[in-house]
Amino acid sequence: MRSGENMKRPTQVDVAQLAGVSRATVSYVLNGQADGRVPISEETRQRVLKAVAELDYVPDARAQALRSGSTKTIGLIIPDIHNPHFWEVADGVEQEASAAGYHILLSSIPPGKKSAEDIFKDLSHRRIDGLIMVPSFLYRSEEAQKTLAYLLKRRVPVVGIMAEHSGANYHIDRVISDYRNTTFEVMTHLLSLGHQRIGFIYGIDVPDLGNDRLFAYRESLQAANLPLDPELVVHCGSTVEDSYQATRQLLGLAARPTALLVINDLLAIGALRAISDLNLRVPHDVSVCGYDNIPLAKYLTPALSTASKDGEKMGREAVRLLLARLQDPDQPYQDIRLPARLILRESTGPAPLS
Amino acid sequence: MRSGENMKRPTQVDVAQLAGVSRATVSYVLNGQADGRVPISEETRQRVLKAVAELDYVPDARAQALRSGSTKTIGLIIPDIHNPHFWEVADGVEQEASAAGYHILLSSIPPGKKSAEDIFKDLSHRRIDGLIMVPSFLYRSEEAQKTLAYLLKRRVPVVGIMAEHSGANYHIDRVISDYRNTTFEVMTHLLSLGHQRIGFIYGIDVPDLGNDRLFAYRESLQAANLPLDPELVVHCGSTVEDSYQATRQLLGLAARPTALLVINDLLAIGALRAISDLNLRVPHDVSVCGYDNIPLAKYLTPALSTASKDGEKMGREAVRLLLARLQDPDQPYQDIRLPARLILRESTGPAPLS
DNA sequence: TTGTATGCGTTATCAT
DNA sequence: ATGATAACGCATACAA
Repeated sequence: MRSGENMKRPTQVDVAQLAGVSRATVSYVLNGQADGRVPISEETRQRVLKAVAELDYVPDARAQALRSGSTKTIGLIIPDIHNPHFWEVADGVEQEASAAGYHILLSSIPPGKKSAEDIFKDLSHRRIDGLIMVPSFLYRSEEAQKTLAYLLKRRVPVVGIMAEHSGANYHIDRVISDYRNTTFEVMTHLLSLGHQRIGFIYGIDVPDLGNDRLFAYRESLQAANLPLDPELVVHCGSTVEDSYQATRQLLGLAARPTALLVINDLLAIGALRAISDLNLRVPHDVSVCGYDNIPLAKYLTPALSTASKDGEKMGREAVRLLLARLQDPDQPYQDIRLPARLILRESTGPAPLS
Repeated sequence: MRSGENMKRPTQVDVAQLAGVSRATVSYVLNGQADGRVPISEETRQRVLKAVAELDYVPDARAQALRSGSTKTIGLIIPDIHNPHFWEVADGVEQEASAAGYHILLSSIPPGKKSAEDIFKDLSHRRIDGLIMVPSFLYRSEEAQKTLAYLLKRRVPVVGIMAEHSGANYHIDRVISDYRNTTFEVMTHLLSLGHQRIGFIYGIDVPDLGNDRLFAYRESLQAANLPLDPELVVHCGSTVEDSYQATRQLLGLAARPTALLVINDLLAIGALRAISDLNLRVPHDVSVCGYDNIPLAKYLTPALSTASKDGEKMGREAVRLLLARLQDPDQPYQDIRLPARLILRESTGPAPLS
């Protein structure tokens, strides 16, 4: 341990030699396998531990994984690293996984960058033990579907975190949560306040991903016998600037909406700014409601009404499902449903019309 | 390739057999090593490739890494995953690294959670080829310093992304950038506008990490012959709520400040809200300036003045330094300095006093 | 141009 | 209670 210019990393052999035992003994001591069947004298045990400390020996995960067959690693794929909602999911996944001794390999699918296929290939290359994904990107990409099928064929356990009615029904475990109900709630609230023209800023890269919200929005209007004016739904990209521009466009309509649903809180911030730049006030002239309840939402001025999923819990549940399947690959596939809830704040305060 | 109930993953051997060649040939074809010294007939080459596709063969990264000695993986440690500024750094690192065929292992040091030592141990365990870190957490933790020393002893290349005067001077390559100059600039601006009492919300978990800003703030006041009122510097935690409370406290002073520097944009949002809740207006009653230029800053109402580092570029430069050292471990250590710039927006608009 | 042999650091199955 | 020894899947020097 003194000095160490260009010291080669110590291996089990070095430890064994220093401790005066065999490699197997070192392995037994380190893996606590001893208690089960192969007993090790306490004195030997201490000698080994001392040698480990002496050499700063750290086992090589590559060799362990190669030999044991398990990398103790879980892949996690999220659609957009810039959306705080997905950090929460990632946080939950990380906590639960590391509690069980697993590591996380996080990938996001940025709009233009790495393709989903590349990511799958890479995860396959690294021999992850299992995969958790928010599979929004699967809707469009045949390549991705193929590569996913490949993982499934190799019996890599996969857990999806997704909305209820998200089309494709793979044989995977799922954590299900969407904003359908909260959308009905907020629409009911707005309609009861007297809003007649309610806009929708639909800024999302994978079109179908917001259908839970969009469909509920439409159904609410129909149920209230209000017209479905296509002008009121503006599709745009997923950046704040996109929603800023979309909102300016929407509020430029001859008959401008008096309330706005925005696909997520991040984009709602752009909407708020656009409204302000048009010299309109929230909620006096236009009410606004977002989705996700990002931590910032309550600190905005005005505070943003929104809907909230418990992202962390979604992540934790996903890991739980994965670990269960890792233990018993043949158990029946499970769905876990998690509710979302509406949080009304200043931005949908007392309505402009009533 | 048809079906595949519980199919064992194909190995090089399977590919070799299907293609009717030896394992070495498969390896040569896949690694393109052929061109250099060992030529392979085009026909053989095609047979191998066909077999690979047929079997959906994906090489095992664990075995490759074990054999080759390189994991093609770079560790990246950032202090706080919730601060958008560090995503930008991570983005830059990711881009440049993946262009060079390297993967990223991202860890953040969350306040209470994983210790720095655990993270170092883990990275050591996984045998990363190199490490890039924003080493704020090193200031306090002796454990972390020890483990870092361990990596250095093992000759794992380390690149630090840090402020100029950040104490410890390891033998590592560094990307250096701080907010010292921009702080002088904004202070000059505010003082010239007539501000006399300028507050500082210092919300940061590792106290020294904001010294670039705090010291420049103090020096500016001294240079202007203004008193250094300790009441005007409020230390608090690193959450938005913390800065919200800290700002309320600061503005509750008998002689309240007319301008506020906030340690980063995230916390500036809490400050803006606190000001608004006290029925004061920005910038009419209180001017506010943050740091980092998060993408949201310009969409806030009022738009937030801030300072900006090019986080992405910092990340890219860090990777460049790392790759250079990977190629030649003995070259002299380098520092790369990157400037920050001040961005004035509405929140420091025309001053209240002049 | 291709095949053979060896070792990377582990874990696990045997005999001692 | 411990010490050899055989895989794990791959890369590569060397022989054919």
